Amino acid sequence: MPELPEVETIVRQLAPLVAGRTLATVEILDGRWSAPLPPVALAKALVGRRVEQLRRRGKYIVWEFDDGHYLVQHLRMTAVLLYDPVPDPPHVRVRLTLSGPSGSNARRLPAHTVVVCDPRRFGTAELFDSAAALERSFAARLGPEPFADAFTVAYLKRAVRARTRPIKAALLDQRVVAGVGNIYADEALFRASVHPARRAGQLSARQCESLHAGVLEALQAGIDARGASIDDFRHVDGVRGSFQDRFLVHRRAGQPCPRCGAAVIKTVVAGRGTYYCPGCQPPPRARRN
DNA sequence: AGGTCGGCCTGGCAGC
DNA sequence: TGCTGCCAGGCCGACC
Repeated sequence: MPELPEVETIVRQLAPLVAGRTLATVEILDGRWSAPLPPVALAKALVGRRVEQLRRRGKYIVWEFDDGHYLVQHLRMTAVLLYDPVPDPPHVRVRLTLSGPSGSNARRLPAHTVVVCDPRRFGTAELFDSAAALERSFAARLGPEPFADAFTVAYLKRAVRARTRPIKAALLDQRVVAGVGNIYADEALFRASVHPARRAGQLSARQCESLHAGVLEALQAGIDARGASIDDFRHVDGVRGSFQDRFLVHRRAGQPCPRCGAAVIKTVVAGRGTYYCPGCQPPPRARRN
């Protein structure tokens, strides 16, 4: 499940490998990837374009091209981006070949390949023809970047104010803060000692501060560990991330809480598998059952 | 309008 | 052993 740290890891690795290179061929083998745009239309728009830069916004990968077009890619659940994979991996949905920097000796430089592998075919891509169109789209669906100045404690308090849904549902809402998914929501709530099912609007000022810090700490720990590879996620060279070995509560049902030793509980909140420590994250109301 | 839920999709695994 | 069926979940659209 690529979330902000996983996408950040991919972009940091891939950006220097593709920046300045030109898309020589674009093969879109799965029509769902570019839908509703037909694969041939997207391929035609991309071939011959030089990659200006690769960057991340939330969980999206943004390919910026020399003609002012932008390809916005989302890995969803299971997609990975591999650079020059050997041998050819399974579930290839898209294959891009990149030639050297445009110039007199471009042909002498070896071509490289970037492939999108996606067993479940949830991954998507969308083409934008201007920076303004791209920003409009992001503004409609994404809140602030967690590490940007706009994501403050005051902002978080305002974003959850008077909301009745569980705080975990709010963290998973990309319009509240961009890039947090199921893993990092659990880890952030544990760090903040906040129960995932607590109503968002019922958090105290102190808890909002802790949660703000918890989100940043969990995401930074994930980036430092180069992402979590529970099953599908891989680096662009096929190597696994290591954050799955450092989870504090996520996917640790029955194992001891690293802080108090109580057994971690698995439950469902906002329709998602959710892990928390009953000792450190007391439920909203004292319940006896 | 805020909140919840089902659909998308398939590999992997529990259970019979 | 082999088969069935269910779960995982980011995001979006349908619905209440």
